[in-house]
Amino acid sequence: MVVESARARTLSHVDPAEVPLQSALDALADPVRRSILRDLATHDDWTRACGTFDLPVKKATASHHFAVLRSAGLIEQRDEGARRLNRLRREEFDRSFPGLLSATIDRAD
Amino acid sequence: MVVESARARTLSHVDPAEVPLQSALDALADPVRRSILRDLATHDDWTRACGTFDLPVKKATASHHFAVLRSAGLIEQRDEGARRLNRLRREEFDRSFPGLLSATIDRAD
DNA sequence: ACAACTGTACGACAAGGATCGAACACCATG
DNA sequence: CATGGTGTTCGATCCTTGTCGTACAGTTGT
Repeated sequence: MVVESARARTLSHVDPAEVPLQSALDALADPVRRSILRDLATHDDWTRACGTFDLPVKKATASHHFAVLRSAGLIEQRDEGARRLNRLRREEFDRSFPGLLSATIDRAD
Repeated sequence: MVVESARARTLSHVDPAEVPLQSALDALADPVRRSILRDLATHDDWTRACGTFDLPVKKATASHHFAVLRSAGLIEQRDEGARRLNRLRREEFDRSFPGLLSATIDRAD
């Protein structure tokens, strides 16, 4: 029988339709988080674990940023062994905030 | 000879093309400032003085928000007597950040 | 069992920014 | 000129949040 691991059970994902605009903007207003999103936008889904991003912060801080992005409905995460894989929720997020993601990451800072 | 008033001389406007994305997002990430922008978007240019906005903050704070919006290239201001009139710089801002303004203010919070 | 690796949780710290009161400058009007 | 109205500037305060070290949990491989 296939059972969810205890770790995966802690992963709660929100419906982007329920995310306040304030949360979405707060999530997008950080350069490290935008860097993560741009990275995800240029790679296939589920191919990037949290540790594979080249970020200018320590892992505790990176973990915090991933949590913010998840709670803003911008990314989905899934555990694969010891690693946590990521996916950009482009379609879902675009449905709730048309044009916002593109306007924010399809462009240099 | 027509001379700029001392007060108007303090009014510096930036080129939206020179505004960093970070500044634009920081400006848009505040609910009071979004409220100002939505108000401007639904009124004719130069018809709203700073004091005519119904804001949940004191005037010193409101003044700060107008300054942030101006420095982010989102609004233009012009003095008319004792009052400072405002205009939403929609076209200019859209040229630099396509879709960002609409995605942010064409919607409830 | 043990060690190495990945990621989170928690507490602490510092920086930034939103807020306000008070003082000030400018304008208009009596 | 005096008064009232509009808006800015300056400190001070408070709160949020980005940052990190450390400790911990779960996984993988030896």
